Amino acid sequence: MSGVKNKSVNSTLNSAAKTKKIKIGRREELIQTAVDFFSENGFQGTSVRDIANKLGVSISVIYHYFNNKEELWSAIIEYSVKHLPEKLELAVMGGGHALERLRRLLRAHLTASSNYSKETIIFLSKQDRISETGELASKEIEIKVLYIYVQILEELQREGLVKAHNTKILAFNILGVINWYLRWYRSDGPLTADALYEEIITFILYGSVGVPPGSEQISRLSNQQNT
Amino acid sequence: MSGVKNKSVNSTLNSAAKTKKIKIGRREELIQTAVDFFSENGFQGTSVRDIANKLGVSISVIYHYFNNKEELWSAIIEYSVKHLPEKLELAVMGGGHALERLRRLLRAHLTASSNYSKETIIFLSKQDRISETGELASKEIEIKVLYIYVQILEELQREGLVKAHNTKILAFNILGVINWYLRWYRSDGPLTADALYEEIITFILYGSVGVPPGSEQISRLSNQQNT
DNA sequence: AAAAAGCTAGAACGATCGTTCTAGCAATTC
DNA sequence: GAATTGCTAGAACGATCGTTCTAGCTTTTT
Repeated sequence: MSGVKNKSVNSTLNSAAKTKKIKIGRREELIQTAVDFFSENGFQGTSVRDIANKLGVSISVIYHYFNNKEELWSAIIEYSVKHLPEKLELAVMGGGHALERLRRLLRAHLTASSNYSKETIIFLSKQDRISETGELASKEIEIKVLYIYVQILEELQREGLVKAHNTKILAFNILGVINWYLRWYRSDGPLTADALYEEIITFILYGSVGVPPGSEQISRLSNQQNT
Repeated sequence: MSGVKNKSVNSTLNSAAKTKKIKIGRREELIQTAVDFFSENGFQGTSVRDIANKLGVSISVIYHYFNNKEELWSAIIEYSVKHLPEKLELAVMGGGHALERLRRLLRAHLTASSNYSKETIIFLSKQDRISETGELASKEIEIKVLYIYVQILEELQREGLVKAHNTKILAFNILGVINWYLRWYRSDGPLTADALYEEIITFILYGSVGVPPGSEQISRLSNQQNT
């Protein structure tokens, strides 16, 4: 921890500082470091000193950009998971058969989670939500996402394609699969992201509608216009 | 927090203490309280004082039964999740077609997780594992469970019943569904546990083998003795 | 009844936590 | 060039953390 102390002699600092003062966004730097720590050790398992030390700066820097530790958490959710519902709604909104739209939804969800994997892990860590504000905001996002799935599933149910009785349970099951893969997937593995997505989507589609969802069959369903 | 202070006048304490000293296992009492706190606020979000205060005792009591906070965690895992692999192995070991054994496995897993829901939630909270010992023990359990699923899935794959290419991914997907339901299921809801299990198992079986797994079809498969 | 063992309260320990404050440096504005 | 603003270091705050220790109480053993 107390490694090479910066003696901060004014004259020597100038030369070194000048090269270092590229300022590629201290705020973003702080957030990114916080993401690494929060996702690895949890919000409660991370101290503001951990983040400051990692960047080799004083804790004052953190409190200059954020009012408190929790604002750091909020800032992370803000640019990442916050906009997940809109993205998912956009994915299901387009045309096509409901099965096709569900497939698009799943792919969009997997992509979004993958793009913000660490942030999503932080978001999903229920035990780390302290404040009432953060808790409410999180719940709202979760409910929105759940509702998007329930909606499309009920549409499929009306067409008789969903055998399950309870679409809400079905939606939870789907969310389980999608959210769980962040825990075990390592991008440095032999599997391409796309192959993985297909495997997961196939599992979910089989589990939801119980038929091999080939695109041919979907288009056939679309054309025959159900009564 | 500092409510009615126990003045601990010796004479008055005797009469009150005598009725209270039923001693229904302080250790178990501590563990159960720890389970409540750990599952709700996380290991790091729970202080030993929280547990002691909840029971209205001194923190010395905790340190009399446990050497440190983490031993409390270990004790929880010990009686609950620790024996999960054995239970699951027992479930798949019996006779019957592989599909039937998978179904038994799923039911056993759901039952075990449900019986120790809070403990399982604690176990699944990755960010709370601090010590190297606990981390290794947890990993071992996880791997064992995963392997049990991979084994039965590969058996099904050899029979051509599993369409998925990667049984490991498939196993992870299944684990996602099973572990996720602890997050949203509330036993005080309108759903019976048994109906819920069937819904989840159906989803997984559809997702795994893609056919409605009625018991009639399974027995037919068993009888015709595959080449 | 005496001795040993089990259990508990309460104070105290150093360490670390989130947060605040002051003061000085660097960059920008005027 | 002076004044203002933006940024940072470092010390310090009270609170709380996990843990230890002492001493006294209760129960069991002898």
